[in-house]
Amino acid sequence: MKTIAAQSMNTWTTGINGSENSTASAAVRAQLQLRELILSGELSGGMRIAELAIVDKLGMSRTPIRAALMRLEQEGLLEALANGGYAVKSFSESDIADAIELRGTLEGLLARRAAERGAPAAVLLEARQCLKKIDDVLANNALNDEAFSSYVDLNQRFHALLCEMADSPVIAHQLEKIASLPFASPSAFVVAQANSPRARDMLVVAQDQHRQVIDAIEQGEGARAEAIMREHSRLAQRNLRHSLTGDETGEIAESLKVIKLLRRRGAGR
Amino acid sequence: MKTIAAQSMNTWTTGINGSENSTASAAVRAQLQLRELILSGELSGGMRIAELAIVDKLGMSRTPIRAALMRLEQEGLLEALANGGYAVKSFSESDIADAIELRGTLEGLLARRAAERGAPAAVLLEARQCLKKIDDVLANNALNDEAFSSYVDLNQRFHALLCEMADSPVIAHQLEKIASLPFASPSAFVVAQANSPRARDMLVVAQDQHRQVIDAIEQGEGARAEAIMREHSRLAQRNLRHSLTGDETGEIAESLKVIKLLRRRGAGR
DNA sequence: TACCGATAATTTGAATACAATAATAGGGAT
DNA sequence: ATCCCTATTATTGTATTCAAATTATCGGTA
Repeated sequence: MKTIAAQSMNTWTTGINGSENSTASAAVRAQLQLRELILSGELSGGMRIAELAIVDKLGMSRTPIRAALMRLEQEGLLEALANGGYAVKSFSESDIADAIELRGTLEGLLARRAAERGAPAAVLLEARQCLKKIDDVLANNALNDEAFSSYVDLNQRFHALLCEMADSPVIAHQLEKIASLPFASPSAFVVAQANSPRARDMLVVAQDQHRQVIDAIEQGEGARAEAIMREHSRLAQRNLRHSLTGDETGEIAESLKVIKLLRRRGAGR
Repeated sequence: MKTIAAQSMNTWTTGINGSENSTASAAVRAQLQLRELILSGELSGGMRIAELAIVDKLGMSRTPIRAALMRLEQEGLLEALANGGYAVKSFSESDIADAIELRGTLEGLLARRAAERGAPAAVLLEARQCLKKIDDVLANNALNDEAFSSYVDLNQRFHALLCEMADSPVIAHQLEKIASLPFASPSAFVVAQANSPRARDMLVVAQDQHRQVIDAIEQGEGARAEAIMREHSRLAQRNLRHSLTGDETGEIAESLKVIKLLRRRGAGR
């Protein structure tokens, strides 16, 4: 009877390009387009956002734009200024690392609870099937773009299933909010490595961790499950550093939109 | 130069009664008053909130009320309904337990990081002074209401200092958001025990944990610091159960406004 | 030239008017 | 009597207008 609105779902993971949302409300469209503008770097870090400028750019009235700005602030992409208005937030490298560690910690908590309290057999089965599909994707020695794309989808799905196993709406909700930061998502830095020869190896390691955590959950080994998920997030950390140093590709992965959010010369901390 | 707006601060912990906020903006006043209405039970769980009804009740236009509703939804006190509008959220006992565990996990993460990377000496000193003040409050064998009130303040301060030690804006921000749920706050269930003869003992135990975690941080014992903070949150869990069963006071602590949010007969999970 | 003050312009916050959509009630037909 | 269709009502989403406050600019003075 009581259904939750679409507002709460992660809007930025759905679809590659946030175009043709002509059906959605103006406020949601504004949110998507603004996020796109931020992630594309058109609205760069520290920049103040004036509502009227956005009105011109997006062609709608201030009301839905104000709503979108408020949402993006809650999301963490904007910060509210003292005397009204917003500014695009920028993140230091350690901010991003912290966000990833945070996600790892929460996923660890979820995994431990799933292990301790037992996960529904149906969800475990689904997770096993998900793992199988990832195996299929990784079967080829050379992965093309579609393979990476499928991996991202399946990875996302696996992490969602993990959430479901713990059966804790409160924790799940918080995790969703954390993972809504574009660089904290489980597969944020997967694509960045698509050109690296060792890219597949990373995914193989990640997949092994996936398998082991399900195993731990089934065995009721809470501490192990938690440790695995924490370690799993370290993989994302490594991918992040890898993307930033660009030691293999020779250049920093500019393909990653997330990079635009990064505050270089991070004297911040 | 760039200062953060007051919007992001925890508005509900400031002051006992959210009255005389005549200086704040209408949106913030609406937020405070609405929260008060929810916590007082006047807007009870599951109830749908119509904007116009609130307009009548609070005597301001829909615009600031919409903003307040949006904020309260993000805060977790309301949920957005599918076809527009909001409903007051209600929480099962396990939801509350989860929120407390979540806070404990995050504070554990903070403590571990503080231990591993070292906390600023100045903050450690402040924490020690804070501990001393709590000792002073607990010096008397019988605690009056003011003593409890001071304890709550100092406790809040201690947890804030812990946050500062870890020096991670991202994690701190998320922790703030979690602790904004009225039952997830570090000292949410302290007051409930004020009438219990064993009330002081609880605080003595908590204070010992405070001392030990600072000790662990100073010694660089990350795992220990983390474990202590997790265990520290179990104390809140016990207080919660204690408040609900009312085994000593003979009745459930109705003084706790938080109780109004509770969904009795929680077939929810 | 640098600094201070006043005025103008820009910008956000709030209120209201308007439009579109969902809920409801009522009437008619089967 | 029940079910379905329609019309009305209520409620949210959007646009616009108004007010207040902050910022920028220009002029004057030390």
